[in-house]
Amino acid sequence: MNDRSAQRLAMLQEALASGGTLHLRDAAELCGVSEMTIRRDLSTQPSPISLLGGRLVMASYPGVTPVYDLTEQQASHYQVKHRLCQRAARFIEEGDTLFIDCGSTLIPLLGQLSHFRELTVVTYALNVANSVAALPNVRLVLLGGLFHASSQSFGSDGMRASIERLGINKALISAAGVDCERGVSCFHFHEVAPKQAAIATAMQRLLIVDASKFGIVRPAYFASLSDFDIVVTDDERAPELLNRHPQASLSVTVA
Amino acid sequence: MNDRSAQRLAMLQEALASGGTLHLRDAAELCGVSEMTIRRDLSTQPSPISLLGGRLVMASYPGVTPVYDLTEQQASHYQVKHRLCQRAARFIEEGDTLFIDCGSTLIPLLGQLSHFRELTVVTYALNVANSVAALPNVRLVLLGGLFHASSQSFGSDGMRASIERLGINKALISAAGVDCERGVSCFHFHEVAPKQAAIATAMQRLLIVDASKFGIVRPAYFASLSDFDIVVTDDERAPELLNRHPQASLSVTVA
DNA sequence: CACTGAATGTTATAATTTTAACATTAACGC
DNA sequence: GCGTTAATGTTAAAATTATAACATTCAGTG
Repeated sequence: MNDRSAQRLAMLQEALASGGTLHLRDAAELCGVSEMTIRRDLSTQPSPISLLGGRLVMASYPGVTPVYDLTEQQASHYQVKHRLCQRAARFIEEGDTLFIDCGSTLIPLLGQLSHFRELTVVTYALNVANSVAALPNVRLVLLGGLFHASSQSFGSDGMRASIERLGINKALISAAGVDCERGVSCFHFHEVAPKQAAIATAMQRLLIVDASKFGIVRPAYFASLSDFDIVVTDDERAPELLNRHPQASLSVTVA
Repeated sequence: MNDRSAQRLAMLQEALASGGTLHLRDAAELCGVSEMTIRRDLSTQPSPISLLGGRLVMASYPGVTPVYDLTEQQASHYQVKHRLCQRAARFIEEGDTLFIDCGSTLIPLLGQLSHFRELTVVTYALNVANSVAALPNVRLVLLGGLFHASSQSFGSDGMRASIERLGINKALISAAGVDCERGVSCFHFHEVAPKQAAIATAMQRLLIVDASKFGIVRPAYFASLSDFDIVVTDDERAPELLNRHPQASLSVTVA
């Protein structure tokens, strides 16, 4: 019935998507309205969020809801990733087959996938799978294997081959380190094969990283900057930083 | 510090394991103590359960916590499955590689796996994977593929071969229908391959079903009763019912 | 069998959350 | 610009939940 109300709920839903609870107080402040308004949003509109003793909790099954209060810092950190993902979502088109990387960066993107009629998501991350499993309009393909708790993702020998067999359209890749000369890297070696395979088969390759990763090199190298078509990030100076050795094909988008 | 307290928490944890919230009132009643005692349990002992506005919520990451109140019926239904799983757990030994089937029957078993030093769990179900991912002492192997929301599980062409390649020790299988003559069946056809493969490779095959499944036949047949070594169920009359055509090898355990 | 101390229960009080009623503001058509 | 209505804000009262202090029960011990 109300547009703003729906917007606020979407906002809160994204804040909660990666888990945790949000106090009514903070939710109201985050949205810039009174507590009463949030209450009314929840009771008027159908929503997977529910209010337990003054705290907002997500009710997505099998959505993830660890129970701790979201700190203000976390909520703001989420805002950066949210902006990044909102920008990245513009590159998604109806019917796409997306490869979605592990990590926390791309989690806010998943909520936005419900705006499409039909999509396919390929991933090797448990937390991504959980968020996508709740979306009825998205086909989910999870690449299994041995679970690595550190990155909430799976690894297996056959993964490279499995990925190359799938018709992946767009690869959305995140990273723990990005450096012009020394390339793009992550923490865990088992992530290298799936990332590389996705980059190899996808028709469009997006790198989504917040600016804090620039100039950093992590143990596991997996690609050069020139392997990507698009970089989505949040620093004004990113275009200059990344195009120091200008590569004709790399387009930098600042969210 | 207190034995009973820890026991109560374990009980509540299992009740919450498959999601939902439990009102302090009901938790107290379930444990047969006062609300104050549950409060004290939560504040004294370290536990993944937390109290939000009078309701108990589980805080296992990436444990599943859909937010709705557990009805009394659900809580009691859980009690049957809990008993079944407690009985089934006695067949598990240190170092085992377990195949764990999809469905809700075996979920209460997963909490009990923390009592072992080292185990490996193989599964093709998302909800099982979520519960196991939280256990630091259990190696998790998830068989991926296309996600089927109806059973919260994955299916793929290669699954049969993947399972047969793993050194599975014990297969814990659940079912939607069990009939002496017409065999053991489930709802979804994509579950047939993994179940059969697990039965084929495992050294010990357990069928865990509550008695309400007896005499029922579901669309997808996957095994005969004689394919199992052990049946764990909750009906006194199970031994007679199931051994009407006595099979030398089938041992029936009533929980 | 009384003593002791831990565990649990009970009660009253304090704090918080929820609800409802009414006031205010903002948006929109005329 | 004015009137109308929906949306939001404010306040006070009601309901619920949390805390603290004290009472009771129970198990184990000398």
